[in-house]
Amino acid sequence: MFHVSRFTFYSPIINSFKINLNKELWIKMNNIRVRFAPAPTGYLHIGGARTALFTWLFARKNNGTFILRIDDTDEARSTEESLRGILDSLRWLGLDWDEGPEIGGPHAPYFQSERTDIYQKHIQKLLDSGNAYHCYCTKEEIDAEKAKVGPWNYRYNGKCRQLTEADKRHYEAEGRKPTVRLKVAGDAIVVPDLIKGYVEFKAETLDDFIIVRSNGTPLYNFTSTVDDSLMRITHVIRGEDHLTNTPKQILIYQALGFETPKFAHAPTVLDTEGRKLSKRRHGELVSIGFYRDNGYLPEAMVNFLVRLGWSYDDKEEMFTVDELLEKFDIGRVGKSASIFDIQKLKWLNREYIMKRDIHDRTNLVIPFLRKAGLLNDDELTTDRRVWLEKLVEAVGDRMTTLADIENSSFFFVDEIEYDKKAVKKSLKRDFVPGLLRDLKSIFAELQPFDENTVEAKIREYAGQSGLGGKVMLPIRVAITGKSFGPGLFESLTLLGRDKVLQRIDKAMELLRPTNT
RNA sequence: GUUCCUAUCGUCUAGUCUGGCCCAGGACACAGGCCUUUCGAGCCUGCAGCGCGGGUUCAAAUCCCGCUAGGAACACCA
Repeated sequence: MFHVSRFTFYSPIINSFKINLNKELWIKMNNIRVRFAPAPTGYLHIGGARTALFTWLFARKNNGTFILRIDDTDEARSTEESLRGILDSLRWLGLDWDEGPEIGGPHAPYFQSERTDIYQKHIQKLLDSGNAYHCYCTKEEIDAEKAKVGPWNYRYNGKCRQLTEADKRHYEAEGRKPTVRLKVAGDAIVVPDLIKGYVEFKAETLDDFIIVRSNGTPLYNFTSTVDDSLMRITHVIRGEDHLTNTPKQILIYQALGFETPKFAHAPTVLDTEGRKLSKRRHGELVSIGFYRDNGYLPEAMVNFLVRLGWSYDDKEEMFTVDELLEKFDIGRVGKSASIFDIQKLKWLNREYIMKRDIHDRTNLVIPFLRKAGLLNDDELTTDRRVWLEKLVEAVGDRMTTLADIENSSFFFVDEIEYDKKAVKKSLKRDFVPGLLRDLKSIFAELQPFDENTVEAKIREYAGQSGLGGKVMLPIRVAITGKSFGPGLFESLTLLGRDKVLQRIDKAMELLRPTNT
């Protein structure tokens, strides 16, 4: 059996000996609490959804608590609509939260915009303990410094660390509004990470960074740290882009006297060109809602997302949520970025569509038929429903997405369009006009017009006429307009005698010499 | 620039910690074939990968060193 859990860590900075630690110890705790903390500035995208899924699975698998927190400190960009979209997408994926919006919880409020007094209190605490200080340097002064040494080489020199009361009064009198900076000290910071192992950062690369703006509002690194502590988060699971942020946050935990949680930084999700998935570049193609609206099943999406970076072994790759609850292990999430390739999603989606029974599948397909204008509400009589189920059954596995039901539009409409290629290839043949003529009279008389009788009759005709299997494709094209689709005999009976006769007429019309 | 992360088929990945069972396994995609009344289905076959260079070892995808390439962060964004 496989074990990722043992990690050897060799730190040249802290110590010159090896530390062995069993990752399993990191998750063997009683009250596991994890959170997903989106900013409501857009829809839930593929990468965020995967992080949420990993987090949720980690919680559920370990009997923990899954918290949803809304990081909406950026008032300008946060919208109510985004929030709703994100919650809907999470629900659609089946990721339910134990604490958070709409349900509250013991650590409410779960919106950062409503927690300002809490942040205020903790800033004061840092100021009082001397772990943070007011900095009166203006943005302009700092920018000037940066310009001198180059933006990349600049590090704040701690100039305001030792300000006297008189200095402060002087600056205040000038009308300067101070920022708050954290006093950074120490040699090295080690991030314990369930996915990456131990990651060590040199503290000397950090300067006294700002935790509160001059307008008094706290910054992300600070709010997120305070909330994660107060909400008793034991494992911070998030995207890899936050990894280099983590040492700063660890410094804040320490300054505040809070225990630092364990971390798990999930690798980035890239597009097929190897670029990071972004709203700007990819638009709705990276939003979860897009896939819901285009006929993907949540179980397919979940399966797809979880396999982006995580694997169970070398053979199994289809997992129901129940199986994931048993098999998911965050330690088996890979370290390298993965590429979002829709082919696999499509394959999974088809597999999962086929797993639904006909009744279910019919229900799933109905909204797409309505959207395509193929079905009206008042049309859904019992008879029609029975017919629909037969149709869905006949379509079978010919759907990659639920929206593919639209390929069967010829069953619904009165006037079909003929596919040019199909007509050319299958209808414009010498024997077809005669075939259609014969068929017309056969079908007109046939009793009953059901699958067995139709099939028997066609086969009989195929044999007698000497045409054999050649008759099949022309019939198909004549009555559906296409060269592919559900079984021919099913299609004929699903269509019904009237429509079939009507379309044979239409096809014959099409084949008149004047029309060629 | 500095710090940090990463590197197995086109893609998702197994294998790496515990070297030999791996001249690297599976899946998706792709190509070909078969079957079938059509088909995007099914069955079969094929294609294709350990980034590079050193070292250690009887033996390296696996351990060590170096390089290269990609990514992230370095904000009074989150």
